[in-house]
Amino acid sequence: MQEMSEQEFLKQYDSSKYEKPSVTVDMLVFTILDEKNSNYRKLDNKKLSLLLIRRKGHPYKGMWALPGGFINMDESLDEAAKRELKEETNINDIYLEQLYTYGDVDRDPRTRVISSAYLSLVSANKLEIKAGDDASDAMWFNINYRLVSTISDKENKETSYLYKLELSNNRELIEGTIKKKISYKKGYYEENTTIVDSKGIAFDHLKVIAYGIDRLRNKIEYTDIAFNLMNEYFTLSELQQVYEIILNKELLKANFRRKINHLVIETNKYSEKKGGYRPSKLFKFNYEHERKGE
Amino acid sequence: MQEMSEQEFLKQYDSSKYEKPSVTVDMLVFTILDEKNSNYRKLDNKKLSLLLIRRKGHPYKGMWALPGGFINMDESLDEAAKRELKEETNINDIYLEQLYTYGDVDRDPRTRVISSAYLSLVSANKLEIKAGDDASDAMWFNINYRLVSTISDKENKETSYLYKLELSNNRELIEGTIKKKISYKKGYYEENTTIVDSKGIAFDHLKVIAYGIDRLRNKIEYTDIAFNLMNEYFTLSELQQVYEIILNKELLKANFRRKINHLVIETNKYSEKKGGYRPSKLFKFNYEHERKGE
DNA sequence: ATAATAGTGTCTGTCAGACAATATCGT
DNA sequence: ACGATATTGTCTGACAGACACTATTAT
Repeated sequence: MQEMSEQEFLKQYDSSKYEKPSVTVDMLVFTILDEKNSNYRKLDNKKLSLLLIRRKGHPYKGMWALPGGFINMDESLDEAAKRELKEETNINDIYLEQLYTYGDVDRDPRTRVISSAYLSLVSANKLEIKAGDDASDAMWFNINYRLVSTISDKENKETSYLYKLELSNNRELIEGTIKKKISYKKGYYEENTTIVDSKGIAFDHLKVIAYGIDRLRNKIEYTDIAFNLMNEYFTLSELQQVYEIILNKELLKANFRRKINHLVIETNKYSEKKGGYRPSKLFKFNYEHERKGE
Repeated sequence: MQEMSEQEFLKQYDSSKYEKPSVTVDMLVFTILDEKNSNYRKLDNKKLSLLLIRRKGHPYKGMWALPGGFINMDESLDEAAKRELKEETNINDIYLEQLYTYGDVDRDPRTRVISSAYLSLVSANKLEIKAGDDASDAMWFNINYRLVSTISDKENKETSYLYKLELSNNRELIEGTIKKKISYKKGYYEENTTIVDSKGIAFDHLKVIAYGIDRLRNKIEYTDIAFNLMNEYFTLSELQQVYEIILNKELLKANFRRKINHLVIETNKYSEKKGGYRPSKLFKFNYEHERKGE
């Protein structure tokens, strides 16, 4: 029997013989929203916010889900993510990063669905959709995500962490709990995240959102990722607030300024005067900062 | 018109209406192999090694590729990775971590293929396959991966890094170059990796391998991932060698010992005497070390 | 004795956390 | 003056890099 050439092989290859899963992308779009403060002296409160869409059809009808959808055959995963983002937020050029691909068998009741989650960061001034008005199915949710308990089981070389995630805005409150278990039981490191309870959140998106926040918290410490959430000009206090709400802890001003000093460039502009206090200098992101580890 | 219930919806849902991509998993299996040293005094040389399979059929016939394959409809991505690993290496319980999902349109000439890459670490003593003998299509390749040049283009807010990857063993040498470009041109951080040239490596696997080594280098600095490459008992010099070959640089003994001190437990065992030098204590991994950031 | 590895001590600079002090604004 | 934020200085302890020194072994 004659061997096939590669061209012949490709010509006769028929992928439709095999059953295939569907592939989707899910978008985690974060931004920082301001909450005006009534006290004329005090600064605005910033909130870390996530975009969710209310599901119009089955399954999980009426629940909130990450924006996303099926990929087309003629676009890459990244392109699909960009397209979805454009469709949902009408924004073209923003920070986008692949997070993780979820592939559990039963994660979608319709059919087998593999989903790649993407993390996207937008500065509030780029936002055209002011999600939250009556007609819209898209809304921004404030995020409250925190570790609530730790369970150590030395016998089984296991430690579990319970995290609570609350997503809320003027008219909605949805929440859930996830358990992250790490174990050396089998002689090697193993990680496993499960949804303990989830109210109002479709699919396994609670898990996806939690992972996205984890990644954001992690990366803000050692990359310049936070600047994607800032306007072109910003005060150091604004920057610090962004770090604080993402890390969910207060930072000391002097230390913070030292730490991010190499990431910013001082300008001769000043912030608009708002209250009875010293006006602050505006800074820009320093694109040319030395990046470590390369 | 009456609205459907979720059950009715699911019953009538037919996913076969849509065209779907194929989904595969690709495995990066790393281990540390010893190279006996002829000098009776000197220690063995350790090599970071990667498992590759020679492709028997089209496409890329005869070239080397990562082990992997199509996922089944009744198994999760992780389960598919474990199954492939078992099939290729006959090892069940080892460290496994999802790396990244590759979704370019043309990455496989047969059809549209999305592939999730997994990183796996094995200690050499668990290996049953001694890949490398004549008949086998699986072989271990020594890794030499290094940054060869940096090009800064301040005008365009771009920096490119050229990396060279060489994979070799007794009878094979394959190699390639990749370019990692990071850019702030559009106002936000963007990363892009392209294959400059690739000799003997199938698909986009050169890129996948490079990313896997990057991740390994990164994670070894702040996790205990390296211990998956060690036997149960090891000397601190062995451990240091593993760090050195992964990081591709020499470390100072005293500093290294300080750094990993909390990750190991001293035993009262000693290494087998090998040459004309002081015998070394054996250590075990400390499962209960405090992990930071949680 | 020698050549190699095993293991320890310590100086230095950097950097993060804590805290104190001063500056500047609108009311 | 007051109450808020803006900005800078400095003490401290932890830690990483560099280097020097001692200990132990088979030949």
